[in-house]
This record gives sequence, C-alpha cells and structure tokens, in this order.
Amino acid sequence: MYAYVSFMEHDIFKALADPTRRAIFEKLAAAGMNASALREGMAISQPAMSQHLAVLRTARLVREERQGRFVNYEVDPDGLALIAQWLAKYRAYWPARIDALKDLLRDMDQ
Amino acid sequence: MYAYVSFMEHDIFKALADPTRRAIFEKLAAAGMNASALREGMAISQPAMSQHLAVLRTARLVREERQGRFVNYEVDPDGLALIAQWLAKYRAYWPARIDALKDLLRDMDQ
DNA sequence: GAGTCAGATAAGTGTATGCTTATGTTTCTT
DNA sequence: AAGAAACATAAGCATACACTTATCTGACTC
Repeated sequence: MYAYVSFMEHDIFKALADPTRRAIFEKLAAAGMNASALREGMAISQPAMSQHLAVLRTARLVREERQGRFVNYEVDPDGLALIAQWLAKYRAYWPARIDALKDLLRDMDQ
Repeated sequence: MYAYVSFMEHDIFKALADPTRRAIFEKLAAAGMNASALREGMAISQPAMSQHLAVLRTARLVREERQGRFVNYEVDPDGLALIAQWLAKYRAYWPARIDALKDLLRDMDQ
C-alpha cells in the first residue's frame, strides 16, 4: 500500500519539478480545457504539450476526459491530496502565524 | 517579491524531485543532526550528501547551524511554508474531507 | 605545529529528461 | 471515402543532474 504512495509521491514531485508543467497545471486549475487551448500563448510544440500532459496524468495531478476528437483536461484532486498528505507529515514544522496556513491546517484537520 | 517566490518554488520542487533528498529531509524531520549522522545507514558518499544538503539548503527546506567542526542540520519551516502556500492556491480542488484521502489510498491498494 | 576529522568544493562521467521532427491513430466533416 | 483536425507516440539529440574520485578548508587533538 505505502509502496504505491511512494511511487505516486515520486511521480508528483518529478512532475512539478518542471516549470512548464507547473504552468500547465496552473492554467488548468483556472479552467479545464483541451490540449490545443492549453497551448495558446505558451510557446510550446504540440508533442511537447502532449508529453507534459502524459507526465501530469501519470502523477494524477491532471485527468483527461475524451470528447470526440478533443481531450479535455482538468485538475485531478488525487494528486493534490497526496501533496497535502506529504505536507501534513511535517505539520509540526509549519510556522504558526501565517493566516493562509491556518486555513490550510483547518481544512486538512477535518 | 513574487519573482523570489517563483525562484524558491522552483528550487523546492527540484529539490524534492530526488528520492534521496526526500529521504534526507524526512530523516531531519524526525531529528536534527549533522551530515555524518545523516549518512548512517544511507549508502551515500560524503560528497553526495554534502551536495544534496546544499540543494536542500538553497530551497530553504533545511538550514544549517555550525557547531565547531560539525554542522548541524534541521528542517527549515520556510520551505514547507512555501509548499503550503503553493498548495493553498488549489484549495478549491482538494477533496472535501480526509475520507477522500482514505478512499484514494484504498483505491491505489487495489 | 602536525595530524586528523567534518564537511565543502572541483572536475569528470553516465544517465535522465525535455525538446525536436516525423509519423501514427482516432474522430469529425464534406 | 477522402481529407483534415486533435492528439499520441517514436526516435534522435542536447542539456541537466546525480554520482564518482580527488582535493581543499576549517576546527579539534596531541
């Protein structure tokens, strides 16, 4: 069981280590869209985008939904949940004062 | 200001993309210790450890405290805070409760 | 002061990674 | 049925990265 988590954890951090993929993820967080729409204003080739999306998919940071010949992408909460889980392990070290962090903590505490 | 955050963000995800560095960080989260103590049971050369610690330091995931000829390392809350901040941006996508996390883990267990 | 110990840095090397061009696959249009 | 559009995949290449061995720096001991 934890082996799976470790693999996923590795995939996630690997995926987020690339600035282009973080930008793609951020764009998808604002609104789900297909790969072509994602490319707009991003100076990235079609194969490169496809490869990045594959990495994000493997990390469960993003999920696809086929719609005819389009593939709509959106944020997959599972990946974010795993990051939250990883972060929660080190909760003892978070600075207590930052308001945003308090919100974070409260939400994860439920 | 936000430029600094972006740089730091990149350093952090790059740093955590390596499994050895995640292991080092995890060990330090359990207890602060010097570089030699960190190496114990880790099958890693002295220069490699030193290089990994430099990366973690740059990412502000870890901080050093010289003590004579020893250098004691410990978790730096600043790095964790930046991850929490990053994660907070996507709070809208988190599974509503921890139960969802448990479901995820169970699913991954198959 | 000489030797030793903890750790950092330098330089070189094999592999991983992100890109490119080319091509494949599926769906839609006409 | 033929072409085009939306993606995915394959193969090749240049760079980044994590490791190695060798050397350097600074602090402690004798």
